Amino acid sequence: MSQFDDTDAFEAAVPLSQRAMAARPTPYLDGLNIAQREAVEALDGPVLMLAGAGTGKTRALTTRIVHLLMLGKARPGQILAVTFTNKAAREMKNRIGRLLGEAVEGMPWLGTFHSISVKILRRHAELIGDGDLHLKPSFTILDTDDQLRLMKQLIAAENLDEKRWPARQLAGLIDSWKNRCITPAKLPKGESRAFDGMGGQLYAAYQRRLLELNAVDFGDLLMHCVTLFQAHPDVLKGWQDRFRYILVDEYQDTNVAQYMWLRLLAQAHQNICCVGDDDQSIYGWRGAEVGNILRFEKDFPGARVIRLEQNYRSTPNILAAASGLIAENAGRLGKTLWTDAEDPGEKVRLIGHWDSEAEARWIGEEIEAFQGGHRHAVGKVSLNDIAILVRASHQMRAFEDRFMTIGLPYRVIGGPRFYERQEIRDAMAYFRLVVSPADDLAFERIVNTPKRGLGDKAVQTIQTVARQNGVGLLEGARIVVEEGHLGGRGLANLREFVQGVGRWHGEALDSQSSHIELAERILDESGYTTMWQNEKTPDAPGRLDNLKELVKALEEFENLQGFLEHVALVMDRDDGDAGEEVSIMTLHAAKGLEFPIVFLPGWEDGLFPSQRSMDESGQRGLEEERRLAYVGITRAERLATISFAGNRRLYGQWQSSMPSRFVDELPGDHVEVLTPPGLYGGGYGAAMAFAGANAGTDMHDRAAKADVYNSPGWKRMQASAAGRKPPVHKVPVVIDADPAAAFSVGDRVFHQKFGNGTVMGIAEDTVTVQFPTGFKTIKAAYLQPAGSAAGDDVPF
DNA sequence: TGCCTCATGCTTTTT
DNA sequence: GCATGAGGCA
Repeated sequence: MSQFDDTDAFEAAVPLSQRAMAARPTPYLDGLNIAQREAVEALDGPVLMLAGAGTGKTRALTTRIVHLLMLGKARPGQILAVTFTNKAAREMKNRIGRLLGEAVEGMPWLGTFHSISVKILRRHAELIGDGDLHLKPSFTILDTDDQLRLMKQLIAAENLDEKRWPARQLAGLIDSWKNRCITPAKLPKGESRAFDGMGGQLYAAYQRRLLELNAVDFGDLLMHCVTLFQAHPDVLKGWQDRFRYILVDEYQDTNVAQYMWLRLLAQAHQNICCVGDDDQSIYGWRGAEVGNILRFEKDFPGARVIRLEQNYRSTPNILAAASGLIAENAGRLGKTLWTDAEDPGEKVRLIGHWDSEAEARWIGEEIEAFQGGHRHAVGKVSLNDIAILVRASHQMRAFEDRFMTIGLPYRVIGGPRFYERQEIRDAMAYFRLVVSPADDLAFERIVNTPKRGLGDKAVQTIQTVARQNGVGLLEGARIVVEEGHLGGRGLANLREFVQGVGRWHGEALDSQSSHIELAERILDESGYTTMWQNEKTPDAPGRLDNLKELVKALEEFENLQGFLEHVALVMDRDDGDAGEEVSIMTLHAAKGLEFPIVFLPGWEDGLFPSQRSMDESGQRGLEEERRLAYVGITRAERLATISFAGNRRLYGQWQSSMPSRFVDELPGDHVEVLTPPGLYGGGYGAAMAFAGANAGTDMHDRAAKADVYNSPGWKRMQASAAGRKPPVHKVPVVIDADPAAAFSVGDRVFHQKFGNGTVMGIAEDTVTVQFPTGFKTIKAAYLQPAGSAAGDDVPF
């Protein structure tokens, strides 16, 4: 296809003056396919770009920005481009830079929803608040730790039992309200009664407390922006005028708050281009609304919908397998991915294993074979080309253990992010307290870190004194020291601490001195560095390294204040890509990435699709899990291997499981069923799931493995191979059941706290029970039979 | 105050 | 199987 194929559309869309300008060469349009080019050139009015996996959406998006700039439709500062991750934002910036050549004046409004919201909020902070309490532009952004600490205090203040009403749960509740942009005042009666009737009250108290602390949490960033826009039309107008063009990446992941944020900004000129893929919406549990993308055409009448369906990533077999699977979902916008690749590539491979250890062992061996170049069609591959994508992070351990044993280099992607690490948060709390001495949360975090002999009692004294004098905690501590409210060692240490903070604060105000040296000195003089140096745990050296890295990160900022304002949102994980390593990560973390070779282990009902998703969200949950499977398969460029295990160690106990229902939904024509090794002499590979049919049998007992060919799991696997669909047994299987546990699946039971429920699964001495309030796994000893027991054995 | 022991309860986690 | 939190004791 030549780039001139749709010249007519191009000319029609562009006014004369700009066409003259556009007479300059536009090499960046070269090589786009028709759909991409359409998406790039439909500049005005609402556009929904439905971009399937691997269809070049980032390319289209960045080229569109470049096109806007080159046609003179907007200056860099007039384009608002939002992403969800810093990584995505960075990548877009880089690509725009490359397309434009080096002469790019940065795009100040290309960033995450959150970072852009911070920028906006800092300019109008004083308009946020209620009554005489309002934010100041220097507000801090709380991390989850601070949030939780705050909520615990509030729960305690209401005399609620923290065990029954955990702060985590309240945090989740408040977060879900903020995701939907529901302020305490707008909270519906029914919902405010959540959390023992205190939900609404605690929410209001929390928001008040945040204002007092001049702080916001992540959810506030969006919600405050929206309420700001709604309450101050003049402010909104200003931003609407500034942002002449709006682009949104991963639109399927937006929540209600983000949706409102976008609508408010776009409603005047409607120049909004949203890019997304409803089939890759996997963050519903975090408040993302697939409905946003499904509704786009209604929200923005006259919207152009452009589908990017040509896939440049995967082989036809991989695409067909993924498409076949996702076709089981209802309510899709519908896309048909295609590729012009002629070689169908290898079929998606499917293999069942005896247990999760065998699965890890087999995958390890496969990877070694790839390394040796013994693997037919895919040829020799680098370890960097290989990824293992798991549903839940606890699956990773089996691979880590195995790869450690055989000396296969790997890296785990994900895990705690840099700024979420304890030592980084502690250090940041020191910096925060030094920059703003009234930051009570920071004070609480570090007043006794390192240990200064200041326990609960001492902190309480300080709090009381501070409250009596109407000052912050640091100031309160100063009074405590002066008036000697504390005794002994603690007092001397507190004096030193207070004086230290005062001294550092003075230096921070002195613009002459280096903030980097100051940071080092704070960590040094406070004894924080020494604390880790004295720590003998194996991760202590790593933490010291992280601290060094943190100090290094300060170089990019002019002072501590500037650093703190940005760092909470921008600090990335430090995935050093050192050498050749297999990547292990969750399916969620894999979105947006691609690898020539992908392993998808753990396709077992209950794990994937996850039982909890299905319990909590039913059909919707199941469909989201299926999209996750789709995301997983479509990460693969050349070879995808799906596997499942009949037995898996979960929470230290062996549980048996059935192959995932998704396995049977794969189109048989594009799947090759592999025979596990070791199907000889009593066989280990295919004894899917049925050792436990006889409760009390040690499933590692050879006898349990013998009859695998007659087991339903094996038959099911055979059936999958033939593309037939046997009935799905969804009963969790009992293995290693403690004879003392006098319950069977289906029994009605009673629990003191949770009331009547139904037994859904049994393992050792614990029983999984479905109560009206949800699923619980409980020690059998705490349960008693209720009413008449069903008495049926586990059916097979 | 802080260390030790015991019980408990678990996905996914862009910011 | 592990990390977290509460309660007991020095």
